[in-house]
Amino acid sequence: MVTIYDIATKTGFTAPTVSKALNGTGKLSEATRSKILEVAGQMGYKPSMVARTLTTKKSNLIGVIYDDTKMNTGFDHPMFGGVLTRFRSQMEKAGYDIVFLSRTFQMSYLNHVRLRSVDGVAAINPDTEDNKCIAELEQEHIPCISTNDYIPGICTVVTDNEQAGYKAAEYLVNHGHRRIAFLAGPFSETSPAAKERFQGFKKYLDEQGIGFDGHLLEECPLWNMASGYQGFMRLWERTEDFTAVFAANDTLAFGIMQFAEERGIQIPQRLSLLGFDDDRVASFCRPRLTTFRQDRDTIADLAAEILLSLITGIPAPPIVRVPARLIERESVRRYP
Amino acid sequence: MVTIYDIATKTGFTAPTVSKALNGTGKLSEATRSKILEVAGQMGYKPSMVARTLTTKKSNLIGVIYDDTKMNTGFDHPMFGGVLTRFRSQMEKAGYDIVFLSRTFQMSYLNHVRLRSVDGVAAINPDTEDNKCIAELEQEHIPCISTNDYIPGICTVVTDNEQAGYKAAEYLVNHGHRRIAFLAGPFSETSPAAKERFQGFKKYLDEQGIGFDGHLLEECPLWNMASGYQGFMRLWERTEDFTAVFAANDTLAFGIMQFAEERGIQIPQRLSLLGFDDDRVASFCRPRLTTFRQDRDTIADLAAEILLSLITGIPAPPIVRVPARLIERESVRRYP
DNA sequence: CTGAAAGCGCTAACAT
DNA sequence: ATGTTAGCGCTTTCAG
Repeated sequence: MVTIYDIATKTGFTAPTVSKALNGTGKLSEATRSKILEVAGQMGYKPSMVARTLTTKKSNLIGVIYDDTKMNTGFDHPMFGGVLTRFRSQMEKAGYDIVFLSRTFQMSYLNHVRLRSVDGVAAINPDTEDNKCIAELEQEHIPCISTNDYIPGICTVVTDNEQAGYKAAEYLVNHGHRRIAFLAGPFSETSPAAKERFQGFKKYLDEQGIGFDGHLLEECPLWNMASGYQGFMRLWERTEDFTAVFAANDTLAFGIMQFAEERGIQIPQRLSLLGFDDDRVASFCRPRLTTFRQDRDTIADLAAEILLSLITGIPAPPIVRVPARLIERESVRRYP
Repeated sequence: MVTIYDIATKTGFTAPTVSKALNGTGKLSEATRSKILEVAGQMGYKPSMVARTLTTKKSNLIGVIYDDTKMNTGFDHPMFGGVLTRFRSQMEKAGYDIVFLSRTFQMSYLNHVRLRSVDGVAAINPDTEDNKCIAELEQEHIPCISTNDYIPGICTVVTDNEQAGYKAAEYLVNHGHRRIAFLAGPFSETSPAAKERFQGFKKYLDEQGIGFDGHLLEECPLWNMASGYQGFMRLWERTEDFTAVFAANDTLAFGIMQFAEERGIQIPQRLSLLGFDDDRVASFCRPRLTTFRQDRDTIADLAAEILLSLITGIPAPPIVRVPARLIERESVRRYP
């Protein structure tokens, strides 16, 4: 491995001078600078971030928390996989590398952050139980952002779920539906997607004087298809008195579709279905699923931008909301 | 930040002694060891990997090359997203962290590896053009493995594509098909999935005396749906004289399905379709797609295991093949 | 069993 | 404009 000392002895200058030439810092004559650069080049010098980090306390490393144990879909997740892809690319443009944070060996995220001297942390898709460990980071003044969960003191960049829920109800009502069920994911304070989507949904119904019948709400304990299937079964066996159902995400909606197919419930003739996420599957299933697309790129861009600001000491707003977009396909019927 | 020196002064021992106690190395009396550990605990000591790496030259960091510009699906990739998920988890169990390697700022992978003092590299889903940059790593004796592309000198853990192609032909022939088309992805020496699947496919046909009519082969320049759509259109407009088509992956198969739907070609009544990858979509599209599932977990497990061996100096075989499994669904018709 | 000395590669602060 | 000195936090080697 060739170090700045090797360059120093070869050029006759000293290590700090070489360092300055390489980094473009300090004042050096053009002659020495170019000479050092040239020799560095031909010796195949590569800087060591490790050594630099040890002295500067800056690693240019971003820790990413991504632990999808909820859906068991790993990186192949319609929403978070997309956010991560874009977030990574933005951070790399800014000169940062991504390292995954984990909690193996009873290690906390904070330990991991310290171990690797990480400059900032992005919680892309944390486990619900991770939230305390993430809050701990904030308390230790590690720059953090979240792209899903609400964590005290940490800026969250997230879809405007309430607005989307509102628009969902509006869309269904405009299509002539009045009795609309809501199949929720787990209601959680920290991961409030399901709850907020429901609140916006109910809000519109209330505003219109239609109201929401509590019997038409069913909560699924997990965000997966089996949970959607079973949740909808409970709902359907309790009451069939509705013409449409808004599923809190597409995966739950696929569970509904499976149930509907088995029971011979026609979608959208008998039952209209509205999803959330624009999973890749949504445009392939039959009928094609009408759904909301979360703006993954914008969420990732904002998360990256804010995290970068936090690292330079600029404070962040507690929450940034990004609108979702309705993707109309074939699963909602229009009544005259 | 609390360092071993802080612990040293507090306990009255010296830094090396503290180091030994913390790491369990060297010989220390039980008394001093437990005292040091206790103080370290109550002071909230966290080791610095950066400092340790500087002296030991071991970072416990694995560089991952993942640059899906071919399918533009990022981490949400049916095959590679799954491999990465599992690979990460295996490496973490072994005490390694994952950092993504990139080539921004004209930086080569080698530069990046040196910059971060990475212990080993896994090319999960490289760009085709990356291969030279990866070969360079091998030449510099950086432990490397690949889970897709063949790179000179680097161990590749990959699906046994030829065997799968062979089984595909066998399956279709056993279902009464004789005129079978092959819709290929890009034929490439370094990323040989398409080619090997075709070779195995043709091999079975030849062995059975059925043979393969060259007119029934069409190559798609990209692994995406639009490319599959167009490739199949070229094929279909040249000849309709076949009852089944084997698509080199599911994404191409979805392009075929779209074309078939637009032209009113019934699948599987008029045209049987066999895919590859078991994309999540495959079980949701209509008809459900019969396809091969690559064994993502096994590939990731072997890749992790071999990379770990390489790091400890144990040489690796040039190639490890993992069988794929046929998933029977509804897209292949049986003829009497 | 424990300590002293040295070094990993780099940069910051100060001196010349 | 360049050099000197020192230190980041840890481990290794060798001495005691």
